[in-house]
Amino acid sequence: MTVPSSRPAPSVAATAGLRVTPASPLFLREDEIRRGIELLYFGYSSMIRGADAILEAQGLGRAHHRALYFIARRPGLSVGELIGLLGITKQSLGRVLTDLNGRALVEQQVGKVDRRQRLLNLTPAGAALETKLFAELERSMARAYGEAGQHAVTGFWAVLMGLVPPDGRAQVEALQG
Amino acid sequence: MTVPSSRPAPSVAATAGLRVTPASPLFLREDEIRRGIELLYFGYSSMIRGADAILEAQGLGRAHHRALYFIARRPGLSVGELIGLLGITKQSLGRVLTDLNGRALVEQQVGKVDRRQRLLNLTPAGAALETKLFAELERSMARAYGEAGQHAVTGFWAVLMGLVPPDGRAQVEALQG
DNA sequence: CAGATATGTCAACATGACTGTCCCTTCTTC
DNA sequence: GAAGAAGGGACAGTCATGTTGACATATCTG
Repeated sequence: MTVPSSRPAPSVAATAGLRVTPASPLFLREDEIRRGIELLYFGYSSMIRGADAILEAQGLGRAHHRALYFIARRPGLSVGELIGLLGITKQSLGRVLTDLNGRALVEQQVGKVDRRQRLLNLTPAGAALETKLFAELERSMARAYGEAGQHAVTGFWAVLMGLVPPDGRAQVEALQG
Repeated sequence: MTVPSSRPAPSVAATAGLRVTPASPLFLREDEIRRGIELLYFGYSSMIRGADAILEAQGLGRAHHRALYFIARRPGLSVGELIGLLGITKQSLGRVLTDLNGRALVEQQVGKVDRRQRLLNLTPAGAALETKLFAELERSMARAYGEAGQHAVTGFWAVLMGLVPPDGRAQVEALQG
């Protein structure tokens, strides 16, 4: 049932080189579910590990990276919105933001429409650091995209979006475009 | 450039419903890289969150889950092999294995070919718990597979394998089949 | 036999999450 | 305008899980 990866089924040949065993028609069997779980675990781990050296050199951790990433992605977002994206408590985020503020990587300004809000933006130094960190993730992701090909990328997105519960998908989409 | 998800491009229609914006020919642009990063983050988080309630009811954490998962996947693997899969130190794993041993979820037996090794297996209770935990992951992954379709799953695997550095791919493959 | 390897253990420490509580400011509603 | 809700900050304590470093024991290999 398992097709050796050295002889991929022609029917599922993609745009670029496809080195993985294609999903079988019985792709909901336990083995193929476990394959997805494992690849997701190792793929995710591999991607984020790339930025660890840069973070360590700055004395920061992955929690700081996640905050920097989303502030770069959505400049001017509020503290509450960032809490929602990260799925952590305000106390946990508070420590991270205190660090980033103290290092002048992030700055906060009072919201114009709602003065209770603190809108988050990167300073030039913060933007420079985020650019370096992003370059590491990009290197990993671009290689994977390039090896797998355009059609594979669409499938990659589709399955991942399917993993997100329906009531959380709008938030993910809103981040983009 | 962005095709509304309500009207997917026919050229990339997959086996089943495809609700995501397909990757464009310029799929290495920053926006499409960031889309992958974000979907990987939210997809991974969503999948593993499903088992948290079961774990909490047992007084266990995600570290215990990962150990149970791999022992279930490769019964009789050695401590050193498990350390390699998890990418943690023996001290970190030691605490986890002590817990799992104390709760009679895992048992260790001396290796037959190499008596220095401690080969890990689940007890019946451990296997029952792992089955419950796996069912949660499976529920999430099977839904995502089903919504995205067989071809998307192949692409999902291909991109994730591409994220793993080449020298780590054999280990991932060895886990399967 | 000597050295390498597999594993276990103790101790100290760092990160990043959590709960709970109290506070201040600002917006919304009656 | 007063009352309550909401956004945010801060302090304290705890927990889960990772890290280094050091040392011990048993076993394998040359």
